Amino acid sequence: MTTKTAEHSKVRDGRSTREAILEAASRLIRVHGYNHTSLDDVLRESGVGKGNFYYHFKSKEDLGYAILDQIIGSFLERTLEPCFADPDEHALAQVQCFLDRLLEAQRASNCVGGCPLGNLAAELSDVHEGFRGRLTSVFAAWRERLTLALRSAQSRGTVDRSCQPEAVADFLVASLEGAILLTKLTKDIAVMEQCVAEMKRYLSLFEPRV
Amino acid sequence: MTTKTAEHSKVRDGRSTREAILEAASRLIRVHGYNHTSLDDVLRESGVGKGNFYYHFKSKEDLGYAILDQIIGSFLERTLEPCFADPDEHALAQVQCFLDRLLEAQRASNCVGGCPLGNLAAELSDVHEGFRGRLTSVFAAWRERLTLALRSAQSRGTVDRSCQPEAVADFLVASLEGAILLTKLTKDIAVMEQCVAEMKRYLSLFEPRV
DNA sequence: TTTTCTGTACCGACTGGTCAGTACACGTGA
DNA sequence: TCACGTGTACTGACCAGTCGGTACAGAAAA
Repeated sequence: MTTKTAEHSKVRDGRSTREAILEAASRLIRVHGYNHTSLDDVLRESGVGKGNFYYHFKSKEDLGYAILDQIIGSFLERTLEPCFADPDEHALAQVQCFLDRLLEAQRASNCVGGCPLGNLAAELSDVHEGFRGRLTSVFAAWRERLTLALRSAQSRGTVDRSCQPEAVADFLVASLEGAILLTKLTKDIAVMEQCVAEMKRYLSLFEPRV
Repeated sequence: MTTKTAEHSKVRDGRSTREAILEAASRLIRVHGYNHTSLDDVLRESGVGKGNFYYHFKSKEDLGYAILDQIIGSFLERTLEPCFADPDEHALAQVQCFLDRLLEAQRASNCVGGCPLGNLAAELSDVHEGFRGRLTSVFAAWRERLTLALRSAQSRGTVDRSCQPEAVADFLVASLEGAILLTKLTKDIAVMEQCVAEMKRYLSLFEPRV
């Protein structure tokens, strides 16, 4: 009874097989981790057969890289960059907008799943050089984006000279990752809220001195 | 007739079988995670047979709890408490001493392994309620210790009124966990150093106003 | 037009290996 | 004798990955 209305397969619920696999896998991996998510689970969730999976992906590792690339792309383009789009906005306001965005994301996820990038970093940094390399690059890009905003604000006098952009950026990234982790652990969004509030207080150190 | 504890068990390189298992397992789990560390690996590393393992532990989960208890005890008694032992020392100095201690631990571990508690929190928070409960307790105790120091300093006037001890404690714990994670990812101790330096700068916000 | 060929998309049984956990025998000391 | 420690062989579930084969579309050949 298979209707042939839709063009031959390649389409499954309106998206490609590859997309169905990626969607199911990234959802499962976010909760169970990379190693503890079995291919069979991904296949069951996505409704894709095993042969078909290996038609689209070389290996489980290949799938892992594809997911990582997808997460990275989405984070950089849809979460990080939009906050820094307007070059005339105050740098500290841009950073605060970004903090609020991540807080909102935690609220939306009901404190489940944590940060996909942080999770993979914790799980694989010491055991998979390939993943570690890619993860290092995203965090470097993230840090770079913050550093850039702070440095240019500094040259315009809207951020104090006492601010060392690289150190502040590192610290903000670390604090955010830690806050998301503690929020996932305690299942209490108040932890994230308090941490974001303290980050804003910390940032107030760098308002230009009068 | 007196006690039936591990004192009876044979001694293996100067320690009990149970201790040998715990030592090997916590070392492996720190790097490979709980789920991805196989019992056979632990047995091979500790030189203990399988029957013997199941004589001393009910299950792999039981071993996990034992390791967790050991990590927790060691952290609270040997890392956290010593920094806050002297009730007359300045609270901010106590916290700084603690930060330096964690920085030194990262240096000593060559940026490998990260924080055992943070790793387990990242891996298991969403999939194992038992582990999550115990991990939540340690982090609560850690936070509590910082809160206490700050609050009593506040009442003595050595920490500013603007400091909200719970929020500051949460933020410090989160920042430390994040800093350790990023250090493990980048394999660069400078990340940890910068983060600790920024934490100290943040703490300077709470020196009493003159 | 009809048939045949070819490449893409797909299926699920199977393989070799690993996992946590069990069964049981052996030795030793009280 | 008998309970405590211990070693080893085993069990069944599960894992990533392979394999033989099917379905079907469009192009080429008839």
